[in-house]
Amino acid sequence: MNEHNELEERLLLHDIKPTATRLLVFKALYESEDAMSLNDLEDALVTVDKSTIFRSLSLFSQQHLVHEIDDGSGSVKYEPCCHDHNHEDVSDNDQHTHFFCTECQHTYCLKGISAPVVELPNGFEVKGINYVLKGICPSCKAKK
Amino acid sequence: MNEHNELEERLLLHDIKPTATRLLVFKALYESEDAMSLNDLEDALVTVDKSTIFRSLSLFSQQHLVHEIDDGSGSVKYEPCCHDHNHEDVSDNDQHTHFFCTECQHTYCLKGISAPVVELPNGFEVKGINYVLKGICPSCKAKK
DNA sequence: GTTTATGCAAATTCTTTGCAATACT
DNA sequence: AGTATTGCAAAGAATTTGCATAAAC
Repeated sequence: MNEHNELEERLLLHDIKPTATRLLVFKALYESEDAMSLNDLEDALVTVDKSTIFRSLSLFSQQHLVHEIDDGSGSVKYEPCCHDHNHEDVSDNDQHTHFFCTECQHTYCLKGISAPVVELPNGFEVKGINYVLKGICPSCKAKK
Repeated sequence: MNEHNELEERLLLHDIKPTATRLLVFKALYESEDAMSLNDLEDALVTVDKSTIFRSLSLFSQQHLVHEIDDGSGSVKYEPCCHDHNHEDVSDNDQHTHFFCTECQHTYCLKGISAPVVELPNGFEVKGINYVLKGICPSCKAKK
């Protein structure tokens, strides 16, 4: 299966009609090493309008094809979910640790390190985790 | 020591001149059960201008008197730090778990549950944690 | 032909800054 | 007098929506 079909398949699995534009948006996210903001995507996809990207991302997020990360940078970032099912169980180890460098404003996806889940009091139903460590990244530390 | 003096003392410990306005802002945060956004504080303190609240919060944050929480609600929330020293070491157990209810948009501070810290690769220097679990709170769950 | 998706423009919301006036030392 | 703080206004940035056109089914 070529890449295009693979991406299309992912969208279909999440009940999203794979339009050309949506595939472009998802492809950009999928091929990016890091999570991307709406602005990042707008810069990467000059042919697609920002509102369309926004609506695609909202749909993806709602269908659990991507998840949102609040890294404290002031803009939400998006990243493909790792699994191929569209329920919202947090136990699927989908969410990993992120590191936001306060110097260079770069958000690192530490895909090997899954986000920890703490025990909550009864009655809280957890559906997602936002786990972001902030500080200085190795690269910025070396410059000082 | 009465409460006013106690609050004043906290500001002084963090090298912040305790003006009347700053004490009002910190008092509101201090007495609130939950973290508050700039808008929450503006509503609570009708006599104080939003920009002044903002500048107070920025100063508090910089001096580690309060910390910021990105709960994914779209606006940053603020909460007093638990300790009385102004360095930025994450190991002081200052940061606790937060829970954001996607139904009622309320952010719960789970003060008894400290935010977990994962091991990072060498070179990453962690100075803060943002750990927010998202889902449905007990109250909203009961309503369904 | 009806529904769905997209682009353009503009509205909203949240955050931040410039500057003049006020208060403090 | 000189510095620091505050309020008012407005700018900037990120997100979201209304509506007309275009595409898909």
